[in-house]
Amino acid sequence: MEFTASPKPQLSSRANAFSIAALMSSGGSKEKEATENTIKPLEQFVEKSSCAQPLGELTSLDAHGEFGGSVAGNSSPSSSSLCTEPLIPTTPIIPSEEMAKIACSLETKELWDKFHELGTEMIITKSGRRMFPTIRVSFSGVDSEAKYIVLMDIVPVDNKRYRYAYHRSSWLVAGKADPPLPARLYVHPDSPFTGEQLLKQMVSFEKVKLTNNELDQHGHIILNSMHKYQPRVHIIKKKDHTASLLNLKSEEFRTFIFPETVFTAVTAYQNQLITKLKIDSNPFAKGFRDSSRLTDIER
Amino acid sequence: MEFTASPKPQLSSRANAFSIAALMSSGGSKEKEATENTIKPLEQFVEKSSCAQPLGELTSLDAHGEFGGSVAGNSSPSSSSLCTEPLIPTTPIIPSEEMAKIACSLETKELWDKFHELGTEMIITKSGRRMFPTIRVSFSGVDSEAKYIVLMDIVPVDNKRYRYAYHRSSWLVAGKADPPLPARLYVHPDSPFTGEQLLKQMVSFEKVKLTNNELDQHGHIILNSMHKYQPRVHIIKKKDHTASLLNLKSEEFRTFIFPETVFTAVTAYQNQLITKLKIDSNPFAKGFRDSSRLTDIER
DNA sequence: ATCTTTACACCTAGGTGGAAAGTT
DNA sequence: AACTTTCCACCTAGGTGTAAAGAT
Repeated sequence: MEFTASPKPQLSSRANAFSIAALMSSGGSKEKEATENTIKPLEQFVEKSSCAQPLGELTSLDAHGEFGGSVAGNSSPSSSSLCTEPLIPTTPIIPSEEMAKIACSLETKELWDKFHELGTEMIITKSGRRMFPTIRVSFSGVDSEAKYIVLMDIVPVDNKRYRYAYHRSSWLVAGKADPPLPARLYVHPDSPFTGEQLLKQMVSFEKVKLTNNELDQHGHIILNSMHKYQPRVHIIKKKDHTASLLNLKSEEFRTFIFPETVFTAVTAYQNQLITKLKIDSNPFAKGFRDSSRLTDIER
Repeated sequence: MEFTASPKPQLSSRANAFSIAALMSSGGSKEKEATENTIKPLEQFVEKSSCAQPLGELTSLDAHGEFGGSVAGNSSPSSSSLCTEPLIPTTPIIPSEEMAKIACSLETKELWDKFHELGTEMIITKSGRRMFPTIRVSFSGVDSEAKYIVLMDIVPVDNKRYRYAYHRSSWLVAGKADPPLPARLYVHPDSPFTGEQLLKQMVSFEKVKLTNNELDQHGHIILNSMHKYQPRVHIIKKKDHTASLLNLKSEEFRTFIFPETVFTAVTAYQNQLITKLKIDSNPFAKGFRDSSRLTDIER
């Protein structure tokens, strides 16, 4: 007589996010290895929004890796990383005067920096694993009366596959990247936001999950293990009521990246220092903390 | 070095629901005891949408209790209670042809019926307590292309205060109702819904919380203990982008009630049979189940 | 050899009614 | 006497890394 199941599925914002993401799924690149998926409007825009300033590691084959590594905010003195210069589009898109005012800062920069120094790793599993640290951003310069969609995706940093050399505790290039996977967009479940909301409160992507399951049906972001990735945050201004992600041409958007959030996807942690930092900073991993490191006061 | 706190508060749909609810708060009645709160547009509409068919218990003083008890769906043969006839407005509001097509059914009718037979009680606490059973509804007849706001409120059934006579296991009238409390609307956090979403999936109000704290700052629904209440579900069609709950006149709405969801608010359960049914049917109360009632198979 | 998967103990986070103490 | 409040053990639900087993 326990009542938990129900004849109709629960209507959740997750379901909405998933259905949009599923609709928008497309090949991760436009190379010859591109999958059979059709390129949809937003995906086209997102692809074009990558930065024209190449990293040293870039190859001409790499459709995804055209990121600027020198994004503003790396040396921000405050507790958050301010990213006022988003990706410069390959096909230049000049943001409107209004959208150009928008700035986006990373709220958890100190923690990301600690991981970045060691070489951030993120676990990916078949059922999906959360990111830690979480991407948390706040916006300024938005129109408090307007409505915005905030979303995130994760794109390859280069065209390489890596392996970890335990004996020297460092990452080595292990060859060319595996074929790209269906690119998925994670639309923040609280979207659309009013500008007023965005000015008051930060946006947390804590619920986004990463998977290595190419056939994932949950809308999780699909990644290749042992590859390097860059998360990106996008904001789109809704110009009118009918405008959706499916006819993005009628809307304006901007893309922000935070280089300190680059990570390598793994199915098991490689660098023991990363494991230790995760255990010490993620509340859910408290059970693995070394109690011998307790201070006298804590003891 | 544990990272859970953050400089800016998390932007959650709860916060949104609360701010709207707070804005809409108003006196629970228009009697002389009415609070200092101003009557806002939606609240006016909602008040007017009560049913013109009086219950036997009604008094002329009772601005809230004008409900029809004979709502369609009580004798529904299916697993859910179909409520095609919502409250008849005191000031008649003829729904548009389009809105008139909308039907709303209660998904958890069997369980509600079990409680209703015994006399449903709901715990209210200072910090807020969930309802059990949960109000879960599904809609039909909505326009799949339109957008809708779905919300719920809880109104007094009569102008009485009750007490429970333990020696005869029944409720007695204990006098006139206490002064009405600020009426709050619980806007479903996934609002606005597309009609398509509403046709596919049910809407669950599992997160709504009830409190007896008149000064509650969390947006919970405030009730008087030992009073009888009727939950209501409202659906509003968004006519245009700018239309919000604050200028409801430009929108259309309908109200649905399910008489089997009437309950008495209590700070501790009165009827032991209600306690037993809660323990047996609410998964969170599993710890109180009598293991002596296990069957041979379960044992 | 080098990854990947699975079951698991150990957490966080928070929803239950009970029992005892508090209030009016 | 008739409620109300507080703290608690016991749950659900689900996020951690581990270790052993599995896969290629």
